[in-house]
Amino acid sequence: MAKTVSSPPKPAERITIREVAQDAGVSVAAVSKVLRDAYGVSDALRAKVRASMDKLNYRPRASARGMRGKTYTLGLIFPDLRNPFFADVYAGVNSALERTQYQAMQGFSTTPAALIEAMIDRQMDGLILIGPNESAASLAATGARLPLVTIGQHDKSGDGYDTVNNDDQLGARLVVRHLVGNGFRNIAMLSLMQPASTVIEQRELGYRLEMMEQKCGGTINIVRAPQVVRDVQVAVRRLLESKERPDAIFCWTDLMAFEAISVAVDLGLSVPDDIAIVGYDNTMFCDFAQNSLTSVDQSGELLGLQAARLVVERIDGRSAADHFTVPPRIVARNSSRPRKPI
Amino acid sequence: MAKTVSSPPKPAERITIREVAQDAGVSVAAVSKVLRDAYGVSDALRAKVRASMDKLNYRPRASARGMRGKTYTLGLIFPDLRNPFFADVYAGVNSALERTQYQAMQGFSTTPAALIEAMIDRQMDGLILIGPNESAASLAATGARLPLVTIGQHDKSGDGYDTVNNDDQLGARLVVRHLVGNGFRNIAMLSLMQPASTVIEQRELGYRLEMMEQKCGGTINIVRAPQVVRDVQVAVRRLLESKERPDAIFCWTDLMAFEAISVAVDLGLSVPDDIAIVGYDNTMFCDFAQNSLTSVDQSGELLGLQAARLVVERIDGRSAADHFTVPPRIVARNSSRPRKPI
DNA sequence: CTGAAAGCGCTTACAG
DNA sequence: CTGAAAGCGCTTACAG
Repeated sequence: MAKTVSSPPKPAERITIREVAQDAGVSVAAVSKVLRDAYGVSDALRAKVRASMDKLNYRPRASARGMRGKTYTLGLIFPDLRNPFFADVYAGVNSALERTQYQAMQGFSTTPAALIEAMIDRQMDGLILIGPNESAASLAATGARLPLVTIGQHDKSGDGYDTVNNDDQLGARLVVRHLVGNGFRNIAMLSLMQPASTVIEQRELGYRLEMMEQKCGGTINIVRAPQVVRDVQVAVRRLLESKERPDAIFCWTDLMAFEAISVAVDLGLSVPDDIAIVGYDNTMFCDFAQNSLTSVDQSGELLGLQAARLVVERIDGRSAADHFTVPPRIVARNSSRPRKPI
Repeated sequence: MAKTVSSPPKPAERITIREVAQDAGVSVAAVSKVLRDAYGVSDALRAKVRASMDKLNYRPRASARGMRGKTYTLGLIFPDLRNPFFADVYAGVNSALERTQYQAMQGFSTTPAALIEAMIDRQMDGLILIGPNESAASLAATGARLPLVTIGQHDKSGDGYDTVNNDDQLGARLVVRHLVGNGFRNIAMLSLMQPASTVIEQRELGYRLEMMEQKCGGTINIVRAPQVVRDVQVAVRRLLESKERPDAIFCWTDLMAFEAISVAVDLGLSVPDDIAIVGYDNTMFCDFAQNSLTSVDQSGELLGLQAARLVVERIDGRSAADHFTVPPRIVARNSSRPRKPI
């Protein structure tokens, strides 16, 4: 390898608004206005400035803009990077932002509170939190500091931030209805062990209510496991080896459902003839024949799209809270098909 | 919903360096130096300033810092969000940055070139590109503008940026050796259809060379498919339905391998008794019993960790290129175990 | 070791 | 509709 010691990259001598102004023969204020599509510039001036910007290949610096105005950057915070569902959400956010000056940047951290601070330090114009663990009060406090939209958080008590949700209660009901319709009655729910999540509340509530309505109240059984491979396996194994083994397990996410299938296969059980499995998120892995997993589609892309729309509205001045709900949809596959009659 | 029209979030009246200076009874320059751990401040002054910063809960604003110095923000660009392998890389980057002031922000776009510009507009201190499609010349041009490290890009001809790589040629060789050792000889490779990737070159080369060395040169067969579910399925189906069906398929990624297993299952074939399958990345899904996929571990976390280390070194002034290579490791599972003797 | 002053590249009232 | 000037919160020479 040649060891040419070149000087480290320079701060890139970029074109500034001043040079554009000079080239166009106008003031810097005029250029700034064109840049922000602000009110009060003539078409002629705008055209002149645009021409100079193109000619000089001008690009505004976000830090400088951030000093007085906006950075045109939105922060995205996911709880888990391994779940492909979040890629759908991100895609939706991006498609909403496509024709705007905004850019979404995603951060990940094991300490979300610190990450929110880091985002604020970097003057994100707005924040989209997916599946936040924070309390409504804590979210309201964040919402008072910058435009905030949550995805997967059902507490709409405050006016300080917007929410976008899948109707989780209905989602759980659809699963129970589907399973009962296919002949399963002893349906266990493998839920998530996590403090204070309104999504968990809603989904468990939907499960309970629908089990009652379907006259399956006697076999209501909720088991909670943390999002950790080992713990999920232990929980599933316990369910599958119990005296009164359930007919079916409704799992928190597709990821957990794949683990459940794995444990069942390891135990020599057949899905769905010995045990039916249903997931949540309808990720692309559900389609693979070795999984063929029935799942609830919560339209991740639509959730992301709406969240981005709402956060931009907030940035533009809306102060009353807005809430958007997406209806869930069950996608039936082999993992829960009716059992072969004996 | 109550429609209390509160004013939109204010720009958050934050504590500035000036107020810290006043509280500590020193100049703003002194505070700035403490902030950057810069040379030339007495312990006494540093302690005073630290105390005031803590007391006032001071946090520096990245935009203001960026105006003159660094933003303490690193850009991460992934080619694909659905592949859980990238979560490992991200985890490695984060763990390298844990005790520093740097924060990694991940962007995703279908137009990587535009995303790089957006990152530069936002004055990222450095960039980590994972699996870039850009040419070495184009990367060198970017490396001249800001500190740059690539992951998964074997062209080390330039001095303008650092590279971190898994030894992909060796990885492919390990797969062929493993399969031949388990009795498979007609081994096809399902590679990626994409213009100009040195990773593809290296992996295909390793496959070819090792097939020759193992006296399997006669059955060398490389099929390329784009990273699209439908195309992968068609390619696999064609392989599995061909007159001279291979014994084994070495797939580009675990994702493609899972699709291959899916097609095999759909065709009523047994893995590995009819067809062995091997993947690449050793993602967590490989462990599930329904996949039980043999795969090459390329230590995503280590790749991310090293990349972060190198980019920070570049930011700190290193100008000679550095290159880091991680040895691959094959993890054998059911999908390629020796066939039952007939 | 410490500090006063200039300036980074924008946006924002404000005056014309 | 247009522009001159102030200022956002830091860092960077430079002087003491």
